[in-house]
This record gives sequence, C-alpha cells and structure tokens, in this order.
Amino acid sequence: MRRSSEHDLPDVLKQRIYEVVRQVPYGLVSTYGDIALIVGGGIEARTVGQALNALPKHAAQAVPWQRIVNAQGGISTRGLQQRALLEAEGVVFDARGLIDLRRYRWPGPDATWAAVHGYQTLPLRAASDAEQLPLF
DNA sequence: CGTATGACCATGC
DNA sequence: GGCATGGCCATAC
Repeated sequence: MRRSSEHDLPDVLKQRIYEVVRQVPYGLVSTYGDIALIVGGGIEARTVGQALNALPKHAAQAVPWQRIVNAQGGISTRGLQQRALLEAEGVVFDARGLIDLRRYRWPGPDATWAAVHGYQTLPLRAASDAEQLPLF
C-alpha cells in the first residue's frame, strides 16, 4: 500500500509513457521532455524519467528505453549500457559524449496515430515536414 | 511528515 | 559554455 494516494504515478500513466517510447524508431532518439509533451496531461520530463526508471526488466526488451536522452543529447543513466546500445543502432556521439539532436531527434508521432491513441504531436513534426518543402 | 535522492530542465552568472 | 540554483515530481526512510 502506498501512503500518498493522489500524487503517485498511476500504472496507466506509466503504460502511456511506455506506449509513446515504443514509437521511437530504431536509430533515432527522443528526450524526456518531448515524451512528456507527447503523452500530454501536463506531465513533466522528470516523470518520464521516473517511469523509465521503474521499467520492469522483462519489459526492457519491449520498450526502447535507451532511445530517451536528456535535453542536451546526453546520457543521464549511470552504469547502464545505454550509450553502447545506441551506438549499436548507429547513433553517433561526439567528443563531448553528446548526440546531435538536430540529426537524431525523433520529430514525434504522426498526427493520425496521435489522434487515434489520444496523444499530442510536437511542433518539431510540423517543422520537420516543412523542412522538406522548397524555401523558394 | 521532513529530508534526501533521482534515467529532468530552464535560467543566470 | 561549464557550473550553481531553483523548481518540479515520485519514492524511500
């Protein structure tokens, strides 16, 4: 039994977070803050970190937790082989140990999927799509 | 219930 | 651009 009844992290919320993390494609990464925005509900980046920290071992193979990095493109985990897992996917780290988010950042779910499952899209998605349009 | 810690982040110097 | 601070939220003791 938990003491706090209203401020704990509901399993349903964890599942929603895991659901979004599962959408991050192989070879790309997302940030704790972006996942929080996509899940919506006003949750914050730290909540995403907490949910992933509580990720059961058996679920680790179904949820690509390694693809979630901090806002600087760096690894926040310690002792875990997160960097090695990402490098195995082709993600490159620079000399500072940071990932170039401009290149590897997942622009978020497409509008259709988000609408069907009740999630938010990122401004990045629109920007990413616009980037493919000729400027002139 | 206060304090400390943690897979965060924006801000300010 | 690295480092400190404050704010945020959940968990453990």
